[in-house]
Amino acid sequence: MKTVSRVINNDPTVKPKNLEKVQQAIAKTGYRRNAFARGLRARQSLMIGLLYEQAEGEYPANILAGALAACRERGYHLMVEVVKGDSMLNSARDFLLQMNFDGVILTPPVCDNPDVIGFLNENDIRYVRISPLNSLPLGHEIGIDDEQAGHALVEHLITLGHRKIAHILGDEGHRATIQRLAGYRRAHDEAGLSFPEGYVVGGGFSSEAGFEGARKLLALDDPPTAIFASNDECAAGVLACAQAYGVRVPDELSVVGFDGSIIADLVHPTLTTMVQPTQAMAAEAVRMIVDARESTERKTLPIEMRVSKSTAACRT
Amino acid sequence: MKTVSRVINNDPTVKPKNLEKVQQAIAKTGYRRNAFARGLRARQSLMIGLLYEQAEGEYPANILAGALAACRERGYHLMVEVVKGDSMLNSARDFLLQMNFDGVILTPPVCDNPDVIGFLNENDIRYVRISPLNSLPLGHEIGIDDEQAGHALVEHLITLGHRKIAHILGDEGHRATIQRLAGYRRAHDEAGLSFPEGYVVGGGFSSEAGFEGARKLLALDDPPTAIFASNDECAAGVLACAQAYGVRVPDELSVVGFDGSIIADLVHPTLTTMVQPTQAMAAEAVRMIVDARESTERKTLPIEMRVSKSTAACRT
DNA sequence: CTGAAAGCGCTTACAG
DNA sequence: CTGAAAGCGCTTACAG
Repeated sequence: MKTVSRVINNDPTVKPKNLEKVQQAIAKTGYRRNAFARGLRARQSLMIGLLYEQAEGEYPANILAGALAACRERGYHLMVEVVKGDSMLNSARDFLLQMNFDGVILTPPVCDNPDVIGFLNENDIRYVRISPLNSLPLGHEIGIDDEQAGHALVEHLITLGHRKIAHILGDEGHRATIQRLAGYRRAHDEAGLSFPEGYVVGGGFSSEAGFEGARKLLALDDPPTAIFASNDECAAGVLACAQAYGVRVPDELSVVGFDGSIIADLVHPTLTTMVQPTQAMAAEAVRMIVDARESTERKTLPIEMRVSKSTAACRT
Repeated sequence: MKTVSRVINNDPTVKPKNLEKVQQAIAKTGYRRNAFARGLRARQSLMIGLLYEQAEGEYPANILAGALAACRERGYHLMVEVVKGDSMLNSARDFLLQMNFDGVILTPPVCDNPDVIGFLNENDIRYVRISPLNSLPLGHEIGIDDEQAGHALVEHLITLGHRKIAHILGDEGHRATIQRLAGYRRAHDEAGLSFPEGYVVGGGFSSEAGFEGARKLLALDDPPTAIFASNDECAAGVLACAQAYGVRVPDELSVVGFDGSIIADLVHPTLTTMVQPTQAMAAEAVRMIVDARESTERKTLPIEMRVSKSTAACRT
């Protein structure tokens, strides 16, 4: 009785009686459809590929967790692969041609590799780019509004009475770096505030960059009363520097981070930060692949500020 | 010419001339073997399953990274799945029966679920348990020697002149918790030192537990000069507590963590810690699955102490 | 509404 | 050393 296939695939044209009989037999024998046979014959593989350049760290882990949860709900499976080296494409090609994924999720910086994108377009493989540097005409994209986020953080500091707010930039060339700075600028403009050139210092997304940036800022003749760090790690470096130089946070200096990472709650004082919905982004990517109606979809996910103990009213 | 299969599979009985011809054709057309067809027909699937209960966090991310790197070297692919709920087995069964993995990697606490282990044994699926609570007669196991690690950390503190060393325990019921305590005890015994009952406090693997534990310890009539925290997060909580109570680290209090996690370098002062070879453990698990000669293999990986700024010579 | 046949792209014995 | 056939376990049209 090869009606079994129909039952498994929820074919509505099966007599209720037979349906029940088959379902019972399945339950009894513990039968599970072989994914390889199905993947070979059917159009859909029920598999999604997740491409990283680097799998270590909190960000990739959250992407993974979000994607896994979303796959689970839909009966999809997730295969992860690291692509790197001088040619990301060579590294990815094997993976992509061997499995016929229903779609792949590209995390930064893989999502910005033109070779990989071109290959996916040519081979008509569906993909979602997470937090890409630039928007492209084809393919799905998911991100947050970094400009708005930067604006909100600085606005929070202004509301607390701060007038001397500095910014430590993120890694060069990142869209997030440029946009967060733009938000910083707009918040100043809207409040009718200006800031000296020396208040925006180069840095990066690391605690070392934060330490070094804070060192420069605190050594200024007219030091800031608040620092908007590029991200939470950077902010942790700012805290370490403040402590090393005897500057009390938040009494003498307010600090804000970005990302809402675990470390924001582990440092002392705990950081005010902008929570990125990393897991939600990955879940949304899965949804786009599975449900995709259009061939190109862009989505900006909402962010949320988490106010904690590293920011306080300005006392000077 | 169906010699192609032989070429791909490195069959030595192929004429060099034909071999070359086929290889060139492959290079030219960009042909890749279909993984589903292969998986369906062949004994090996070239796929390894990785089972988590939770995918968020640094530990799972490191497991993933280590496993991916090892898979990559061997042409294997990794499929990740979250199993949870009241019955882990129900959650895992689908996954395990649908794909015929060459083996699965079980992370804590999945590796300690008797139902899952029993199922794997029954269905003759190869598996490796990472840092299991207890050793079992069947299956592969990988871990570290927590007793030795705890011993080494406490010995380090004793060498620095500390005589009043406290310990904040990890989560209850964990083998690591029990063994690290045993190491703490042995180091005291060997040095001819004793410690009051109040020096070993309940806690857990969280920064909250560290804060709370430190609060109790610092409030003692005869407070310790050094604290061995259950792990780095716990140690971060200890640092936060010390700072809150105005106890300077390491001048007045030395603190050691465990794990060698990122946060050890983000807190201030940076933590002396015991580096767990998490990625190496996962890589070793892949190796065991792929190369496995025996059906049961146990391996204990070496650990390494990383001395940093949270420990100093005792000044009292 | 259900069954029998063909075929997805490989590998595995078996002939030659 | 190489080719032709069978079959892995499904799904997809096509008959009935």
